[in-house]
Amino acid sequence: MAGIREQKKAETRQAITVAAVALFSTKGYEKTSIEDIARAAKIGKATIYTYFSTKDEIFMSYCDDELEDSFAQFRTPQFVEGQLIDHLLKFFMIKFRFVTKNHEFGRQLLREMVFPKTINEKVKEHDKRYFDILENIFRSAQKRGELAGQLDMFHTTVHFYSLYLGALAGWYTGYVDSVEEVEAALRILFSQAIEGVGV
Amino acid sequence: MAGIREQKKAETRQAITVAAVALFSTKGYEKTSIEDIARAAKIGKATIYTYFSTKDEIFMSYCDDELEDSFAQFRTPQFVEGQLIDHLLKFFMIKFRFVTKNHEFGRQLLREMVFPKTINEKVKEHDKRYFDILENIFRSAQKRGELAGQLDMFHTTVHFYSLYLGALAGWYTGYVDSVEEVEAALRILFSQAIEGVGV
DNA sequence: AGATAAACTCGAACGCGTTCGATTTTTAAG
DNA sequence: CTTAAAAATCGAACGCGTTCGAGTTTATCT
Repeated sequence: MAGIREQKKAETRQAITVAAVALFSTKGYEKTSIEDIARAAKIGKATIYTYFSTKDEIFMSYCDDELEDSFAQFRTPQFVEGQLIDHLLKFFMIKFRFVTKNHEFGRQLLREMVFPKTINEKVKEHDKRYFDILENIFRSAQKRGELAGQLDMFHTTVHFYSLYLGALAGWYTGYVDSVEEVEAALRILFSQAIEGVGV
Repeated sequence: MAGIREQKKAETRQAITVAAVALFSTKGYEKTSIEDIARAAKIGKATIYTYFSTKDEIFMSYCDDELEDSFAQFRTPQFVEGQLIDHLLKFFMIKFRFVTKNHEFGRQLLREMVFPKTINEKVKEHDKRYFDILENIFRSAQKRGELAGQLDMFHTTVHFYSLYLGALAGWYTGYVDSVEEVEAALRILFSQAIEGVGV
């Protein structure tokens, strides 16, 4: 007889998530109230707190869904063409376009992922997946002889990821306001990283 | 006769700021309520909204004070000694130590400065001041022959600033948890930027 | 000085995220 | 099938940021 509760629980959780995704996508995070979600999920307002402990947590669950979609774009192995810098730009611009597709969504997500309230394993795991993809890009560049054979892989991924962060910061602080500018800036920064700014 | 109102207004604004600084410093941002601030400033709760339109705005005013202090550390011209990388580390580690002095304060401030709700001239201005200091560091490195004479100064500052952002992200996401590790990581990243990761 | 407009003040009320507590449903043991 | 513990539900209430609106103070004009 074990399972009646678990099944219901899974269903209710799903109902909340579905309702939240729909509402966040149409009305946005801030304008969606917990009551809205509860109504759409056909449960009481307080019941939501059996499943999620804060509104932020519901948002992060929503993000998981969205981010999963964004990973799908990298699942098919990228046809290797062009130089390292082209691969990197392709990779980061997909990420960039995705996360800034909706201004508010991206801002909220980035705040939570870059400066989270508490250290969050889910965020780390997510980053790790992206770092793995990056590492593959670097390895294929090594094979082509564009990068040294011995390379501090970790710090190299961190390096380019940081430049990407800088581009996002530029976007959200209003230094750049078109996707083309972002790509142009990233191209310069990446080329600096590859060639070095020293003499 | 002009001035009675303006004078009072300035006094009240000052009283709010003073009260807020004291409370934020001791209780922290989230645990300080608008009512707390109003009580300490001896005005009504709603009156605060004549002077600031959100609680965030009061926080930013608090930050201005704090940041002004942090600039003071750079006002005395740094005695030029060591290589470019040493200067950069010195500069960014001061910033880092300052902003992470209080975990919550730093997180809140960075969220607002890197991913602000709306484009914010004050943030831009503040960044500009730091960029100017950075530019001086680069110029003196040029004079010493560590950097090429023609250099995309803007993107170079953005580059190192991005690496600094990456270090902050690593701190707040829990990748690194000691100041020493941060400094070591930054040293590696900076050296990559100067020498390049390409062959 | 008096009148009118503009700005300031603040208690009351609102909206919303979150918690409480009483009630109901499910589980597990005898 | 009882029965007692555990978990889930949800309306009511709380805390806090923000807004309203009515009353008060200051500035401007004649």
